[in-house]
Amino acid sequence: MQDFRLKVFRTVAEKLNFTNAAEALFLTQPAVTLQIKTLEEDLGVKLFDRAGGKVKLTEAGEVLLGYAARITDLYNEAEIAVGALTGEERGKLAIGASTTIAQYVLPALLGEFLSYNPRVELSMVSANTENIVNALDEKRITLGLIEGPVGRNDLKTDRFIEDEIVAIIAADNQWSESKKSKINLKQLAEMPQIWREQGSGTRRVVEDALKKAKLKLRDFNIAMELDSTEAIKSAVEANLGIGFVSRWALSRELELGSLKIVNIEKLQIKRQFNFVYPRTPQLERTAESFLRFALRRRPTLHAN
Amino acid sequence: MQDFRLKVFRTVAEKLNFTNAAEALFLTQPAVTLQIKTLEEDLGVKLFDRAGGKVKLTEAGEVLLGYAARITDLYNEAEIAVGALTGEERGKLAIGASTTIAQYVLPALLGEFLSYNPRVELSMVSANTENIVNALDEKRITLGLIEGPVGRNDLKTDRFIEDEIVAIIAADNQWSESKKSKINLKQLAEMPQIWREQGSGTRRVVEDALKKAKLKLRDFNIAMELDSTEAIKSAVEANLGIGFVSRWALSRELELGSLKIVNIEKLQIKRQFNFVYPRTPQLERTAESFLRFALRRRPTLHAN
DNA sequence: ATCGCGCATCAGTTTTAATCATTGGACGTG
DNA sequence: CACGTCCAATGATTAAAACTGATGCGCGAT
Repeated sequence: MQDFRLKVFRTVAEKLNFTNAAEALFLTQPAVTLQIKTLEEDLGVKLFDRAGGKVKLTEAGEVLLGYAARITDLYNEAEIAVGALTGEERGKLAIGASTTIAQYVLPALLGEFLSYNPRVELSMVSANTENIVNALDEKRITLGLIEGPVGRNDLKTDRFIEDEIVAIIAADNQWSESKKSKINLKQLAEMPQIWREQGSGTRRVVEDALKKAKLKLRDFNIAMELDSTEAIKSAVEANLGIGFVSRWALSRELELGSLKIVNIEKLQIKRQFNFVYPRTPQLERTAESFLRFALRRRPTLHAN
Repeated sequence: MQDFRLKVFRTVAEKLNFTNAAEALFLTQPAVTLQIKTLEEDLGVKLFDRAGGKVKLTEAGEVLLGYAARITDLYNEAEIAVGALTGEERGKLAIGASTTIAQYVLPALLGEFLSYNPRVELSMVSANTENIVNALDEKRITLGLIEGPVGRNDLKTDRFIEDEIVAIIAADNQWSESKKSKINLKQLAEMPQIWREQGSGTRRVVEDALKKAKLKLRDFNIAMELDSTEAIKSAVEANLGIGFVSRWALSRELELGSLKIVNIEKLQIKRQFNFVYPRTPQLERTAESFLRFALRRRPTLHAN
């Protein structure tokens, strides 16, 4: 529950770039332009100064931003306060999730949910999209959390969070030293690669993105194929090459400074995690309750 | 600038009646039902208890209402804060308004506007709709304020406030004594009438409403025809009959207790006051500034 | 000068939200 | 106990708003 126009405004104010804001909001740039325009017309004031190729907040924009933040806070508080009235849940909750989420996102979230609803018995399995959908069909789980959409309209999907697959190198690697840790595609291809195994979701997304950037996969020097994200991180830390892992898997290492993200020109590998569940009959109380909770909390990736 | 769904919610919470809320919002009842339904679905909680022919707030509804009020306040504060940045206006502002508004609504509003923008030279003329439109065409005024719509699409209209024409009698009239000051149409027709003159907007609206209620105008005993609202009020105070005047014209008398509103079964005479101005070219700065100010303040009729 | 980046604009389509007409349940009345 | 009344819910249809995709256009950089 939120005022969408204010959310758009806040996003643009944060990014100071209409196109990027549009991306973050899963909209096109014209849609954002339009939203801001109507807001400006309603208020009778320009909120952004678009002169000289740079977007910046006007004075009125600054003022509104302050209020927008407070309003958003109130909305969230209201949601939580109203949600808190819904009595504590009890029962079983079985979730199926894809590997990355199951390992790096769900544990904390489930823990928090459990602290509010201690009577819930929960179980989680990790599997790929296909298996999760099967498990839903067979009612072994009541809620799935997968990568990308699922092409069946008897299943409903709710967008959850975004993921980005990034390239990482050891902090003491030669490339880390260079002033700007941005390399181009050719340089990337020359480095020894440490990838997930064929068939994993992450591997597929990486390959797709490289193909889309017109690179030939056979030109890559794949030094190691490993079947877990943790193994890849360890290998990269040992300076054995460059690896591709989910941004969600990196919080500890980035804080510690043992790994470094390498930006690659013209290459951005994003994917979307979605909840899936049967459209009918109604979702089970416990599952619905968790779904709401998760969508409310919606963890966010923090900056580098 | 406001979250419409919250406004709908607040209105229903206040009226505790979907149909009345719809009326107040210029919507149909199904539209209100739908808005509340989506809000309830988003929050996962019922906000109203519709059991037993009565609508009442649920606990969750109560909680949300508190937040909704605070959120609305913030929205208004934001609007004012942002508006305050738009530098003080100077220049001329010529407004044409229909009689009721010119006498009872505009003076206070213009006064307040002037206190914020002391350099504005303002003038007001009162006239009927036709003359106001003419004055706009001839640029003798830049902004009009009339009853009802105007059928010309080179003019833009913004809904301003609602008016109700009510029947009034002296506080010491026999009917005032009766426990419930509600009479039916037949009783109304039997009383001596004190009306505005033929050709006035108020007279027309009253006649239309009575016709719509299937009453023959010739059956009415029109004791006096007077050409001003103040004259009508005086005549009614002198207990000469029952009068019809705008609700806006009554604030002092109701507070004083010299006049009383009589509710008439199956009869409600409402009308809408609208701003009108040329669609192009752009409205003058001063006029636009006042228009925004007025729409923001939008005076409201208080209860009996 | 020309290219590239990024916001604005426009036509066309999809999605959303309103209306109109009707139904159905709860209550009060003869 | 039917019968009328009041009011919210529902379904079909229409109107309006929002979004997309393609394109334009200004500005800064090469």
